[in-house]
Amino acid sequence: MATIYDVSVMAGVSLATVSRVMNNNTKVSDRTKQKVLDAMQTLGYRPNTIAQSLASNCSNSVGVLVSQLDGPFYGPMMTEIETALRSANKHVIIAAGHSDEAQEKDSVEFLMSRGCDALILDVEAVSDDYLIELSKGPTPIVLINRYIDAIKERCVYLENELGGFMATDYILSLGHTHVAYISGPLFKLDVRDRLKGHKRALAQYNVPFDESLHYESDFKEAGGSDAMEHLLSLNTPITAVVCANDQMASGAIAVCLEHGLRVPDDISFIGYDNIPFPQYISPKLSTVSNPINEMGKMAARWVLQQVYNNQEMTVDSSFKPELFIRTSAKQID
Amino acid sequence: MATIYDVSVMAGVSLATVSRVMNNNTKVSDRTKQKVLDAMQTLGYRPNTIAQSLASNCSNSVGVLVSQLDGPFYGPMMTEIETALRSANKHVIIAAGHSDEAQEKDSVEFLMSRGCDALILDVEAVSDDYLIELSKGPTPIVLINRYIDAIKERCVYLENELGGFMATDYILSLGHTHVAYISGPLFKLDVRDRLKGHKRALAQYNVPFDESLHYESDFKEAGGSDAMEHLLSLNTPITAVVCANDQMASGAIAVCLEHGLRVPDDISFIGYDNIPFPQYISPKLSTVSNPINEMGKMAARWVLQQVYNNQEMTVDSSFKPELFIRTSAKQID
DNA sequence: CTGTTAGCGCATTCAC
DNA sequence: GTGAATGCGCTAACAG
Repeated sequence: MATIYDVSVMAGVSLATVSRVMNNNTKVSDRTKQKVLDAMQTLGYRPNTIAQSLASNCSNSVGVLVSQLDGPFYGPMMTEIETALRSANKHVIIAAGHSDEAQEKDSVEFLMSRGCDALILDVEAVSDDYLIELSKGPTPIVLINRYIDAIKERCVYLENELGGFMATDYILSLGHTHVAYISGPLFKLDVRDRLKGHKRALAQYNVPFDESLHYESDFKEAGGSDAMEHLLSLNTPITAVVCANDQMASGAIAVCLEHGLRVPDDISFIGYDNIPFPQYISPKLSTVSNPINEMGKMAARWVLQQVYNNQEMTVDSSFKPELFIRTSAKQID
Repeated sequence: MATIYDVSVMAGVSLATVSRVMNNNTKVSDRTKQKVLDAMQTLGYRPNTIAQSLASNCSNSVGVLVSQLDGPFYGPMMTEIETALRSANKHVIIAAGHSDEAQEKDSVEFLMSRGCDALILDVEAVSDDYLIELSKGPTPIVLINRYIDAIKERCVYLENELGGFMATDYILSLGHTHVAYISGPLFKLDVRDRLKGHKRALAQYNVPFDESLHYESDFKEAGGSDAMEHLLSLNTPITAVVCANDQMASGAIAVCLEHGLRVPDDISFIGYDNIPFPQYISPKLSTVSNPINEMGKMAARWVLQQVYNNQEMTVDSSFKPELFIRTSAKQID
């Protein structure tokens, strides 16, 4: 690998000059600049980013920590982050936290020791206090999918309470009154917010919240199936079920179909997240959008703006959910 | 941030000694070692990995290039890679190639200039020759999902021809003779291999391959839907359709259901990949497995073994598909 | 077993 | 505008 030294010799200039044309901060005469460029060209010179990082104390890398890499959820987010950062010549180092406090903290340590210039975090297990403390440290952080008032300018989040409200409001507007709710793990803030929205919609329609019709599940397909089996075993009349995400909705619908129930004729469904898959099955799942990809993009832009001083970035931090009406829920007679 | 120098002063030893206890390559007396460890502890010392990389010419990072970050496919693979590498304290830098030759090459350049110690590539657009050339370069590469004879020891792949055969063989064993085939983009090798296997099974059952029943699609749900619409518009008798992946199968099934066809009573389906989602819809999709996560793990192990000289790693490079019989295909009368 | 001495490749003051 | 010198934090011979 050719180094900056080789280039300087070939171009007949000093090391410093070569460095200058690379970063074009300082003025260099056009003639010398051209000589350097030519030398770089013929030598096939590629700067050593490690050395650049050490000398400049800037690694040009940002760490991204997500709960998990698989599932329909984080892929789109990672895509947007990678695209945005890559076009600014920054690179993305990933780590998974698996919704476990120890692993999340460990990952943060890992990424920081890796010299990341900033961290984009989608974490669920660590405490608010931990994150607030972290935000005071030398490495800037942005939070996706989490709202902490004390550091709200570092949060990119979805208004989950509103989304929860919208989903149930839609179902109730269709005339349903016997509605079950399959929630995700209640230790997660967004899960509690969605549930809160659900209850608010119920209250607005004067439908009492029936705890026996609320099942706490795990956000996965199989969990949705289990939840539905349970609800069905209750032998209570249920005409609609609101699910806290699309994956559980899919699992729940599958169970209903197996039991000979028709969807939406016998029972209506609505999901949450608007992941791609359930749009292509039958019935097509009505849902509330979770623009996770947009949030990823925003987080990346925040970093570009705040950390790399890219001026022309505009950053929105709060996202509103949107209702997507398809064919999994129908008006009740 | 405390540096190695601070530690050495506090411990009353030389820089080199501190370095030694960090890497514990060389023997250091227990007493001095303890002094160093204590100093590190009280200073909260974290080694600067950038400096380590520059000095040792080893960045402890491996680049992973995939076609895309979203979709049901690469997530599980990334998960395994991250887990395997992370536990060896290596980090993962990701990039997306988007199945485009220019972007793939660009990403490779990007990762190499980032000082990656090795590259794990899941690429489809670049030529074999390019990869062969790359493999001669200074940065070791492993290929996932691709078999190139000249560098087969660097390939981790699935026997796609066999998988294609198994899927169709199963359908034919059920008595079907009017079977359509929805393939992925034919410029991809794995797609051609699966099709080849399909034809081999057909030949074995003396069922002629009907080109009009073959539709080239794009591996996506919507593409599967389009394909199915087309096949249905043919008004040819079709009792089964073999799909080159599960996503297209899902899209195709949805179309059939919308047209009032019952699956599998009126028309049978089989997919390919065994992604999680279609297991939870109705009917549950029969399919052929594509252990992409295992392949990811293997690629990571290859890197650990070949590049980081981790001895106790065993590496298998070739994977065989497996048939998963669920409920989307039935015996024909 | 431990200390000394060079760099790794580049950015960045300072002079000129 | 350009060059010389210094150092980023650490590893790796080489001595002792």
